[in-house]
Amino acid sequence: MLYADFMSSTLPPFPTPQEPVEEKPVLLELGTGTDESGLRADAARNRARLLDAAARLVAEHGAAGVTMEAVAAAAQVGKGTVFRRFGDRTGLLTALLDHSERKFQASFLSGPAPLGPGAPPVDRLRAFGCAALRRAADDLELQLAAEPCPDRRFVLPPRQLRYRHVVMLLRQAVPDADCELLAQTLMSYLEPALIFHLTRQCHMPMERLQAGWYDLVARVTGTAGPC
Amino acid sequence: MLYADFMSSTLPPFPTPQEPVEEKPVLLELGTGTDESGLRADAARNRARLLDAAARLVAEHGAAGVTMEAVAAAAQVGKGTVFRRFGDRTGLLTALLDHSERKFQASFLSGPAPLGPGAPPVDRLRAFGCAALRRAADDLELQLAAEPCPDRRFVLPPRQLRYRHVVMLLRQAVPDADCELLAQTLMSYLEPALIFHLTRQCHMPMERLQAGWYDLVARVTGTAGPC
DNA sequence: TTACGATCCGGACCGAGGTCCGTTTAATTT
DNA sequence: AAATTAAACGGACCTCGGTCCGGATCGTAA
Repeated sequence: MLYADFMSSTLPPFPTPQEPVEEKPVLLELGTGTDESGLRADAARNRARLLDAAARLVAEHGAAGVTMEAVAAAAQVGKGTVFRRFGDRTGLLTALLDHSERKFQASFLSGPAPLGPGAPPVDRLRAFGCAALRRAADDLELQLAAEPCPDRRFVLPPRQLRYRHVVMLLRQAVPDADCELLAQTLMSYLEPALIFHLTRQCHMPMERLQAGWYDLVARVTGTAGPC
Repeated sequence: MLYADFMSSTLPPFPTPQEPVEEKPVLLELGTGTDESGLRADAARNRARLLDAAARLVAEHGAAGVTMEAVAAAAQVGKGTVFRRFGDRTGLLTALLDHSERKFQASFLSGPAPLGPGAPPVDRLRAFGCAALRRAADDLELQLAAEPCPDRRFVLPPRQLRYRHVVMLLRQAVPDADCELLAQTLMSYLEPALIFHLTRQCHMPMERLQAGWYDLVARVTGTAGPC
């Protein structure tokens, strides 16, 4: 199934008021070039300036300082341009995370085992969680700020990609289970908001979260335990 | 540990600009009377009118129609009053859900088994999930609209109460596990945003979600399975 | 080089959440 | 009943996300 088919058959029609022009990919598409493909020269230039300005603002004032107007001003660009390019604030923040997300995607899609192909599914699952935890822990603030409203949270390409990956691994590990639901459960453990709560508000060390992931994978897949 | 102690030791200092006056409870406190206790007569009256107006707006225009100004106008009250009373939009929406939430709390704290005390922990856990799923399914829209920003999501009294309940049950069922983390995992399965995605966007029937909960509880507690 | 159409730009504009502070009012004390 | 004070009130005001559309700009074709 093509990506577009999958999305359009899954999503109800979203009435996007001022259709953003790109930012649909975020799905790993090796070899097709950068995000600026198909953009007019000035548009590509402005896009780069905007991302640059946004990153600068994050570095200086944190994610909260990333105001659409501030970004526009810092990039010496009109406000409307920001929205045309990225759709909304969430889109801009997501674009900032896009680079590292793609690296992560590449590593579990085609990187070295055990994260990538080659290892047994349970091992890959364990590795996946660790990598996801690490990724969530770095720039947690940005991830939180980029969290979309509830009704889009589960249908964004990066999430869908991760989800399908986990479903695939689960199908291999526990063929008779409801792998869709189990996958959602596992993914929830890696949710930035939860990581934030556990580490920043409950002061749990990352080692504990990681051990918790191993334990969870073991319980869900029926591995190990006093059997 | 007192509730206030728990919260203040858990939370970083939140700079609440215009301190809301109540809405701290939401924690079941049998016998202390309604929410209007300690409020000045006019304040209590306005609170009631506001909740009434808000409920009317929800019924007429959905949760999206609940504008702070609209509520204020419909209750014939100043806008500032709404914020003074409920803190923010989330607080108002939460207050709308408070009644049913308390009923739910009462049912698992002191209602009849297996949801209430008396049944084995795993049975209580199963019943808890079913009740929570049902509750999330009713007025899903309101629950989504009432979702707080990520850094408060896990520290609100209702959530904490549910969480501690699940932790307690887990400690009885699997004493040697990291019950805090397992509890968070189980709770994530009941998150309104996820329920919304699965039922409304993936069109799963509730029966499947319920079966998924039973299965999840079984796996997490090590119950059943081909042992 | 010119002409043309699609794309992009920019900033005025709007709505909604949230804040501030001078004024009013309910409870309490004398 | 008058005085006092803490609490509540209300709406002007601010910020920020998001929209709109007339005008500028780019790419292209003649």
